[in-house]
Amino acid sequence: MPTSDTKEALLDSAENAARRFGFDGFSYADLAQDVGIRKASIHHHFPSKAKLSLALMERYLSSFKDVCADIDASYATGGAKLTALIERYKAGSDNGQQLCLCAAFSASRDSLAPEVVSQIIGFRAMVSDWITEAFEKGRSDGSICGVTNPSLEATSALSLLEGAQLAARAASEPAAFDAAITLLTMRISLREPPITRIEQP
Amino acid sequence: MPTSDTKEALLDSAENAARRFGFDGFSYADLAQDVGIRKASIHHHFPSKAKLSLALMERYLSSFKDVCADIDASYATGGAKLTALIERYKAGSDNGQQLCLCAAFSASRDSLAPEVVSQIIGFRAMVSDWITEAFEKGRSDGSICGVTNPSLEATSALSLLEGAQLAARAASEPAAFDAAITLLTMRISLREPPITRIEQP
DNA sequence: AAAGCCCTACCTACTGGTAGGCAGGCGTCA
DNA sequence: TGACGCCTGCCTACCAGTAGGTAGGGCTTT
Repeated sequence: MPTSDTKEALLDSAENAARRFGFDGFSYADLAQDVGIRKASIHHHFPSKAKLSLALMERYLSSFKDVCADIDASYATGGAKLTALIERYKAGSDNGQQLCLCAAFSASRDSLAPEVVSQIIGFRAMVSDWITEAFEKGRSDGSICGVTNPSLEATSALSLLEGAQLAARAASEPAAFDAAITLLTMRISLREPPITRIEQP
Repeated sequence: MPTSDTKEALLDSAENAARRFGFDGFSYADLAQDVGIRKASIHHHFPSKAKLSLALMERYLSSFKDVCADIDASYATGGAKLTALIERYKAGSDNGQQLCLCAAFSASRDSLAPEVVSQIIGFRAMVSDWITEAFEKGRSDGSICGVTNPSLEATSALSLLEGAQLAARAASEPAAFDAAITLLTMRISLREPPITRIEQP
């Protein structure tokens, strides 16, 4: 049983709205209508929009860590891990309707509380580190070709993924995401199949 | 003499604000204070915010075409052209304080007038085509290595550039831009120096 | 005279946020 | 068992401030 159904519903609605419209693009009134409570009642759960955005990033970071851990547990090779992450970003793009929360918040950085900005930076660092490991593994197991500097490759890949989401969003065209990342995916060898995928409940 | 000093000043201010805060992040009141006229007077030049954003993208597209033409006139090799464009995107990032207007508008797509969305798509297509040509030239003159599919490379490069701006913006760290694009720049051979750079007035 | 430009004054709708109240569930203590 | 106080969760009503936009007047330039 979650802490509070309403609180979780508010976070869901807010995350959705933030990733679609940006931080300045949604209001408490929108959330209220979406969740089905009155606008003022939101303040009972989140006293300010800054606190809401903070909780949003906290949840997003922790759930993304889970995703990474899940990928690590499900796939063996660096290439398979990276492929799984790319798939995750593609799904997160939701056919060009959304951005990664990190990208959405980065764009409206100057409207955010300083703590949230720190969280964004932390999020990027976490994902970047994870991708670095994937590249290192991919280099040693041969599943990613042409790896010279894993850390740089990771930084570049992360920017590419967010840029690809941006491109897909502009055109409402999921194919734009695929096109942007093709060069990256082509470097991943599919010789070694992933180990059994753990089913999600 | 420009059409109108005030009109141009409004566009300057609006472009700056849009690239810093996004479409939903600035208001007529902000522009009025910045330019030094009253809020209502803006409507004399731009009857609605939608019209303003339209004019903004029009000017941005045309000025970016000029930039591309200027680069074409100033640099010979594909690698030099691409380098110049990258420099342009880096300058446009303004030490992580701004985004390309196209990227900023892409993020807040759902708040925009449909015509503006079309302009964004057109802008991306234009830049993508230009980069494609640069890659083709770079392949034939040997100034960019490893080029297999210029069109795909261009799509990828554009997403990378916008993603790099996003990364630099999140951290207010210009070095993040450089890190993200290093892999791309490393592919550009500097054997052939650019021809004489035409001075801007 | 007309057009261009900017003004004051005002509008409605909405922003995030506050004040205070009320219903119901919980444990505690008589 | 029942009364008490407290907490959670939501409500209505309201606040000051701001959003984009309108109406109409006046000065200046052509």
